[in-house]
This record gives sequence, structure tokens and C-alpha cells, in this order.
Amino acid sequence: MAVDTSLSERKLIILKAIIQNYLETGEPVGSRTLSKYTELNLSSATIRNEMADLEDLGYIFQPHTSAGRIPSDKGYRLYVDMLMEEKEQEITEREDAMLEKADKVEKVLQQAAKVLASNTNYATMVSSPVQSRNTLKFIQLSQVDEEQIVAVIVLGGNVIKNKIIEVGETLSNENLLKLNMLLNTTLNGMSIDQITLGLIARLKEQAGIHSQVVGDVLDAVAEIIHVEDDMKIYTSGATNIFKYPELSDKQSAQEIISAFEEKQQLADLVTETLASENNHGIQVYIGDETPVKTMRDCSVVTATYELGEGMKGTIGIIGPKRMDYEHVMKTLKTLQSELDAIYNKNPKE
Amino acid sequence: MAVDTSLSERKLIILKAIIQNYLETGEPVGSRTLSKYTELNLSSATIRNEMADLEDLGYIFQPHTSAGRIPSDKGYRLYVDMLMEEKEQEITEREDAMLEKADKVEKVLQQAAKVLASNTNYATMVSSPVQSRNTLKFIQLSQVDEEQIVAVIVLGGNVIKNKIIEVGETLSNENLLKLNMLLNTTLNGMSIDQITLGLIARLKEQAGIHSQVVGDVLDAVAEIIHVEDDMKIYTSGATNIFKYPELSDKQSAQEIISAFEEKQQLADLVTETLASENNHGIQVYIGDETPVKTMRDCSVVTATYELGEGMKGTIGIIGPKRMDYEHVMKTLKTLQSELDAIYNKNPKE
DNA sequence: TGTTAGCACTCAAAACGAGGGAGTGCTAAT
DNA sequence: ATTAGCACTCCCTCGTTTTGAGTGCTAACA
Repeated sequence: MAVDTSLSERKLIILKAIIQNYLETGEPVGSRTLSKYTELNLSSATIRNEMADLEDLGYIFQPHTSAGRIPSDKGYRLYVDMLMEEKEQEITEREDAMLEKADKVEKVLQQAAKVLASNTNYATMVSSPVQSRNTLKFIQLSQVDEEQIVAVIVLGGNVIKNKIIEVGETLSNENLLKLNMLLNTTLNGMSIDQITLGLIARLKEQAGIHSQVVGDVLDAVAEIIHVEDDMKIYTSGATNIFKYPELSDKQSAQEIISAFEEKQQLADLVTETLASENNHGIQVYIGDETPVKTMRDCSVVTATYELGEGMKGTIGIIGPKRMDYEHVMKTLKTLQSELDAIYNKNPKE
Repeated sequence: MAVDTSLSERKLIILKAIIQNYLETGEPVGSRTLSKYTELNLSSATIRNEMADLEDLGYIFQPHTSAGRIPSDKGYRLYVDMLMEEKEQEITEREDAMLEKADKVEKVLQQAAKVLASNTNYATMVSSPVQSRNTLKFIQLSQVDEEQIVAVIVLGGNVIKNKIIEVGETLSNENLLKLNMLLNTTLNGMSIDQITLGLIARLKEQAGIHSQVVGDVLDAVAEIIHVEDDMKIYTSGATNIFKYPELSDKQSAQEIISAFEEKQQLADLVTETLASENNHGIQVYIGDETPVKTMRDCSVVTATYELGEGMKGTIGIIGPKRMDYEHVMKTLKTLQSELDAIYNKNPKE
């Protein structure tokens, strides 16, 4: 992660200038432009020499002879690494009062995606937290009618799961009551991954003879608890990519928007992000670095947030390689801490 | 709705041929093409004359002089009206075994959208049923901890709603039990709109003296029941519009896909569709006819389905004006009946 | 009277070709 | 080490030409 220091100070400045200029304009930038742009009064010729060097080193390249230079993936990488190293810039003030009533987590996340998109003009995604390390808080089975039982499970952070269980034969009221007691006393407070098949088997024994039905019900409960709450992903601003000509030709637009619609690929992105521990939870994928193949021509910036212990989720921004990394990273950081704040304001666990 | 009979038989055939050809190719169709295409052996010259007439009548037009003709909205309209009048074609066989485990309605609808999209190559949307006339099947309050109560409500069709209720002071176990009894005995089997504020007030009285807390809880329950389950809309295949050049220029693509992403406009479409009672639940909007302004250049075909009494939803297909109406309408019809089948296979209400 | 062949005409789209211009690399002078 | 100057490259723009599909009209024909 350390910045490559093999570049002279001057080269660094020039590279930075090239990138910044390109971020703004989206056009290849030439030596003449730079010689005015930068404060180190150099002639275009000198700049040209330096640029030739930079090109040899692979930080920039020209789309064709006699065009200006544009940053390569390697160049971008160096740039964001520099940004990363800069001392933690103070979190800027932000007054969006969007985070009212943190009633339903889902609503908040959806909102977050929207706000983010309109703030940055890029496409954004927010994944709902996966509660693998979450704990069980309450569980209850209730008879709906002769053939149906509804199971309700409340997890930490007030995540509620439920399911209708179809039973072959009726379960007596008292047995149901016993089951509820049993489940609550044994499972309460346990983390989800502590609830193994073995544990369930032991429970079945304890429940005793009412084998068939009780067994079925317990199996169903186990299933509910473990069923991946198929990671929900909220997206917004997918059409922002039309704002960047380099992405908006039919081919790419098609692919990127598909990825946004299907969400499967975004899910991959999320798991990848969650897996890798990195500095401050911010991660930048440039071009080929991204795990999602259809986004070769984009950059993806992700941040992980955490709502209490183990409830981790991801916020992501997808845009052109020439995205405004500095702004994006800052925005992500503030959103991160806002999500934190929500949780602390509602400390129900 | 009656077909305009002012056209000669021959003109009708020619018009139909023009439309069908245009549906396939997307190119303006010329007289020479038609003179071979149709079985009424006519020379191109004759066809030209007829076409000139048709143009005067407003059924077709040429995008520019010296181009072939393409159908106008009026032409399309005539065409689909003819299709509509054709005797109910037998529902074609269809073997997609997609409709397994009708466990979660949501999953099924989402699936339905996907299948539809891949079947038709258009963009599709399915709205979840709004259950205004749905009935309450079961309700239960349970104590999660000192300050929280979880309310679970099962509606017909196994739609489950739940919510955590924060209570100021603890509710005794026995009171909770009483409340549960009270709620179930009085509300069970009632349709949602029968449960009025007045009814709730009466309940409060019956519940007696435990005024504060009980009142709060009852209010919360009422709220849960009535909160609009903000009509969910599932979409799929939005990127299919890239397959039709006439829609895939940046401008339109942008707009249409935005509409798909935001969903607000689709929601309008749904309500519009549900409002208008029409033949067999199939409705076709051509070009300007559609209630969604950003889809001026599309055609929209919608069908309403019904899962039991009052649970109505909408399926929609959005595509170019030159969409394959016949196929689309057929497909929608079968999907309609498949959704019906699901409900009847799972007659839990 | 309805149909057809022929022909001149139109116009969008493709093909072509000549500048223009931004930008580079190199060399020679400072 | 820096810079001015210059020749060279190659993309882009813009105007022109060509092409070709398709039409409308007229005149001949059954």
C-alpha cells in the first residue's frame, strides 16, 4: 500500500495534474495544457519529456499517436494510494436529514443509496447487513390453524424472520407451549452460527417422544434461522452512467445496467469486499481489479459499514475510471459514520 | 372497440402485411417487398396505390419521402383491435416449471417477471397484489423483552406482516394473553377495511382498564394492519430495450430505464391499469396512449391477475411499438392463468 | 375500370477525400 | 537541464459524391 517513491517529485506533480485534468474533462490531456495548468513553470517540451518517461513507466498512455495522454489503471492506482495515505481528512459536515425514523433498516438503506447517487452522480448500491454473527433474541411458534404454524424469530437489531410451517398432524396446544419454552430457553442469546444441526438434534431428543411433528417443526425452525436472508441489494442512479460518454455506448451501458438489474454480480462484489480486510473499510477497485468482469471499464469504490457486532454491509459506488475519487471517498466515509450513528441512536440490542 | 370496417378487404390485408413485416424487421417496408410477400399476386405499382390510400387514411406513413411505410399509432391500434376480436385462442401449453414452492408470493412474482422477460425479449414488470379486500387470519402479540412486543399478523394468502412495538411500561403476561384472545376472536376473518378506527376504539373499551399500554398496543396493531404495503414492483429485462434500435438511443434508453429503476412511474401505470375494467384483463397502450409520459415511444401491454378475492395485481410488458402483440398477449394470458393456478393449488384461505 | 410496366425523381445513408489541428518526438540552440 | 522549432502522425470534421431503395405519375393494356 505504500506509495511508490521511485518517481521524482516533479513527475508526481505532473502525473497528478494529468489525472486531475482528465477527471474533469474526460479528454486526453496534452503537454501544452499542462505547461500552463501547473505552477512549476515549465515549457511544453520539458513536460513532453517527462510524459514520455511516465508513459514508459506505464502510468499513462496515449489512445493513439498524436493524442494527449490519459492515465492508465496503474496511474489511477498510484493516485488513489496517495489519497489514501493523506492524513484522515476531517469528516465534513453534512446536513441531510434523511436518516429520520430508522424504523425499517431497509428503508434507510434504500434512502442511502438514493442520496448517495444524487450526491455523486454515479451509480450506487447498498447491501443490507448480513447477520452471520447475529444473535437470537426471541422465538415463538403459534398455531394459525389446524395445519399451519407460524414461526417468528427476532434477531438482534430487531431483524424479524418468519415462516409458515405446514404440519401434517395437529400439534396440541400444550406441546406447542413446551416447544416454545424449550426453544427460548436453549437458543436465546445464541449467535446464529452456534445453532448447529447437532444442537437441533439434541433438542429433538429433549423434546421427547412427539417425534414426527415436533421433529418437522424443529427442522423448519433451523431452516428459517439459517436460510441466507438472500442479501438484499438496493441500487440507485444506474442511469447516471449515461453521463459518462466512455461508458455509455450501447455495449457497456447494456452490460453495466444488466449487472445492476440482476444484482447477482453486485452480490459477488459485496462478498468480495466483506472478505478483504482493508484500511478504514474503504476499498478502491480500478478497471481490471474489480471482481465483476462486466465492469472492466469502471472503477468501483466500496465501503463496509457495521451496525453493531457482526452486522456488516457494503456501500458501493460504480462510475467511470475517471471518477472523482477524493470526493467519493469522503462521501462514503461520512455515510459510513452516519449509518453508525443510526445504530447508536437506536441501541435496541 | 369494433373494428373499423370502412377499409376494403384488400387494404386490410395489405395493412396487416405491412405491420407484420415491420414487426419483424423494424425497417420501413416498401411496395416491392409486399408484392412478393403477400399471396394476392399484385404488382408493386398496385400496392403503391393502395398504400397511398392507406396513408391518406392515416394508418401508415413514411418517415421521409422515398422511404417505405411504417404503421402509425392508428394502424397499430386497428391491428391489435383485430387481434382482440379474434376468438379466444386456446391457451397454449407451457411447461415452465418455475412455479414450484409457492412459498413466498414475492419470490414467485419475481420469477414470473424474469421468465416473462426472457420469453418475450421485452422489459417486464409485475406488481405485487394489493390486498385491500384481504382478510385477517391470525394475529399474535408476543413479549420479546421488557420494552418490546412483536406483533405478527397473518393475512389470507399467507401474507405475513410484523412489527416491533415499543412499550413504555411492561405488560403483564396475563394481560397479553387476554389481548391475544380478544384480538383473535374479534378480528379473525374480518377483511382489512372492516377494521376501522371505531372498531379499535370499541376494542379498547372491552380491554378495560389497562388503559395506557393496551391502548398503545392496539393503536400499533391497527397501524400495522393498515399500513400500505407499498406496492412492490418487480422488474426484469429492462436492458432488453437495447435490442430495439428505435428505443436505444441514449435519450430514450436513459428515460425508460430510469422509469424502471425509480418504479414510481410504473406504479402509476399499475394503478391506472387496475382502475380500468376492460376485456379479459388485457390492455394495450400504444405510444401516446400510455399513462406514463416517458414511454411515448413504446407500447405497453398489461394484464391484471387475481389471487383470490380482491388480491389484484398487474403484469406488464414494455417494448417498442412494433412489438409482437399477438405473442405477447398470448403469453400474458397463460401467465395470468398460471398465477390463478398457484392460488388454487394452495387454497389456504 | 382496374392493373401493370416504365421512368424520372427524391432523399437518407454510405463512401470518399481533403483540410485542419492537436499533439508528439526529435534536434539543435541556450 | 531546458526550451524553441519543426516535421510528422493521425483523428476528426465537413462537404461532396455515389448509391440504392422507394415513390408518384403516366401511359399502355386487359
